[in-house]
Amino acid sequence: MPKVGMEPVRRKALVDAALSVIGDRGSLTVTMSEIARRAGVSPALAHHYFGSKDRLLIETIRFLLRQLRDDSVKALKRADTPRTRLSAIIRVNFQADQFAPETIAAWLAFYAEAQRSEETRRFLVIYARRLRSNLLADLRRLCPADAAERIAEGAAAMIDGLYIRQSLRSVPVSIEASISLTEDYISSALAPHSKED
Amino acid sequence: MPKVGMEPVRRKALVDAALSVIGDRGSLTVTMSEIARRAGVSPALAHHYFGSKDRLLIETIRFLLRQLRDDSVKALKRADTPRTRLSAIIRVNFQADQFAPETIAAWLAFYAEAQRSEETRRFLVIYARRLRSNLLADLRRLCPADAAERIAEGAAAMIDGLYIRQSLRSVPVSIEASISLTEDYISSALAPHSKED
DNA sequence: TATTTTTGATTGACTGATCAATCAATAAAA
DNA sequence: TTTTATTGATTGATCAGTCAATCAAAAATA
Repeated sequence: MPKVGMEPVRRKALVDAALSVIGDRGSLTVTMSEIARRAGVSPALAHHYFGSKDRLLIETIRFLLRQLRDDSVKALKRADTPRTRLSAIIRVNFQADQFAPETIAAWLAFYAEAQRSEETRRFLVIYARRLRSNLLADLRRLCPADAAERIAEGAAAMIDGLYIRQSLRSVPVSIEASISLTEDYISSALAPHSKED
Repeated sequence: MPKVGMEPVRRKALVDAALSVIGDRGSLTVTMSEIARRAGVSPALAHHYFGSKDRLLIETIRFLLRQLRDDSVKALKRADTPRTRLSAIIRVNFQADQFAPETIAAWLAFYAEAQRSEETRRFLVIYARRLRSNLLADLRRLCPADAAERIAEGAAAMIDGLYIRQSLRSVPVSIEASISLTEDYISSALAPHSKED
């Protein structure tokens, strides 16, 4: 079994497993054993590659963030006008895999963790800033700067809020409903600034 | 020291201590010892009165919820028109003690816990429904039913989102800014339905 | 009133379980 | 033979939860 070049394979498997266990459990209080078991290796190997549980968790959130960023970049490439770009940003945040219960549970767990871990908080702040600045860039072309800032704050908050509310599973707002609520918010906030009518 | 009638005093002290420790730590992974220490009693006594850590935690979230409900009732008593009642609901959710970092951290921790604990989730669902139905009751008097539902969803999500974002402490949106973002959302969503201009 | 009994409050010491982390050992490539 | 991958066994720490014992107020009794 021992073949050379296993490191990247194991790292990936362990991060995937961590995400999956965290998603199932809805909490970061998961054991290394459980993660390792799901990745099909021994707990000792997980320590060997990541050094500590904390490091593995940090790598996991990093992965989550990178994925969202890549999706955003991809979606923005396909949109050209400011307004369609705004729609693209919204859609990415609510796309199916982001909206899966396990993914939401994982994000939520990391938000909670951010209260304790400076590093985790830094990552979430990066996410928040990125969302904000993505929105802002296009809003600025559609309305005055101060209005753009406000609308960006509001839209970002609404996106996060819809996301969180989804985690309760009752009072379920569908993906489409979430998208359309956010779209409508932006449209009506933009309305007073639109050139015609 | 042993005097009769200590039970309610101790229960209150322990719930307060739990809230405070959870707020500081920003997590539910706090020890009974720590809670008991802050309440000035032994860990054994905490178990004596609450039976288990889970029960103490459940009572703690209950307390948080009851407080928010009482504040809401009080605020709504002082408002009479639908529009001022909406403003009152918004203000309650962003009032200073609700917006304190420890309180936000505690709410967040309970949201995460709700992924695992059915009972915790039930309480949070109650909160979500209450916010929604409070908003809905007054919105219905200002616009058609279907619009009211949408606006209530949107406003509730925005409130929750602003709340969550506050927990990151960077990208800080002040209390006043949060209130005014929510107010503006409702106003502009209501605009097309207003009787005159 | 004085004395005894009961009961609630409280704790220190302990147990059992869980878990992160370590390490020495093994096995298979290179 | 050296290096890389891998694990079983173990350790040490942390905690929730238990329990028997203590102490003092309250209630009952004399």
